[in-house]
Amino acid sequence: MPELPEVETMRRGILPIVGSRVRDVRRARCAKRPIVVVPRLDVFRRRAVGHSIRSVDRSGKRLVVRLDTLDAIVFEPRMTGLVLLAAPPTSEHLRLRIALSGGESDELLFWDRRGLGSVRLVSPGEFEKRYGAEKLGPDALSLSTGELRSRLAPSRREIKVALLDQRALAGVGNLYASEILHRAGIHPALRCDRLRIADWERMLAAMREVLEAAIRHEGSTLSDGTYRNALNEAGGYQNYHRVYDRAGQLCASCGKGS
DNA sequence: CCCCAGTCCTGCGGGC
DNA sequence: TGCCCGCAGGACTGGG
Repeated sequence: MPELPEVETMRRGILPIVGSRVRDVRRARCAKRPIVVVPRLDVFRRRAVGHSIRSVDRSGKRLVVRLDTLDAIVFEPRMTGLVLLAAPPTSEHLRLRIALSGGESDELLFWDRRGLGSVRLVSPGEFEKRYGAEKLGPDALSLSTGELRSRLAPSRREIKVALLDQRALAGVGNLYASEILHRAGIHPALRCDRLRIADWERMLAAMREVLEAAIRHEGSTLSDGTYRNALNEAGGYQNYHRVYDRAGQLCASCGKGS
């Protein structure tokens, strides 16, 4: 479930690790089934240990920790993954520990209840191949109306489905697609090629507003409570949802029940 | 190009 | 009370 605002919140939360050095990388003993870690841990360790962290970036829904070697550690949270500097929600689903030295935090953790996420150490060439412009569209926060329209408008797909296509634009998932379309007043089942220019303009404005507000409130922690920031604190944007995870509640627009 | 079904996985809640 | 099953939906794969 972590989408752009949640991953951006994680990114900001772990910024203090910039300048630290990777001391060790190991799987957590508690995890029942291992998550995907590529390359094999001994190779991963050999390439990362002793190197310092140059930057922490976000690429769509992935968190990218770049090393001074230009290799990058890419965290992919998928549905339930968290990148943490503090103690995780449970020790049971802790998956990977990256020990650090030379900064305020001595450990970066990857926790994932469902275990669908992954952690990869990639060279610049591999990064381009896996996460480059061929695989990932422009970031949803830096997209222009013209770009959005030229990428989606020719399609016959439903607009909601198209917004989830990471090759068209990066960072939007099911939750924020629903909120964005509701705010823009566009029916999710409307075909892309039926939208008018004014619709694309309203949609882009709604996208910015929703994503920026969600970042301000540090993401959405749904009723299942899974999502937390880097310090294991819940987000607040769920209180501002107008449609997602609100079944059975009063309408946020008109105050009526369903 | 686009679409769909299946895959991974855990926890939760509905139904009986 | 307990068990089964469907669902959650992100990324990916294979087939139409």
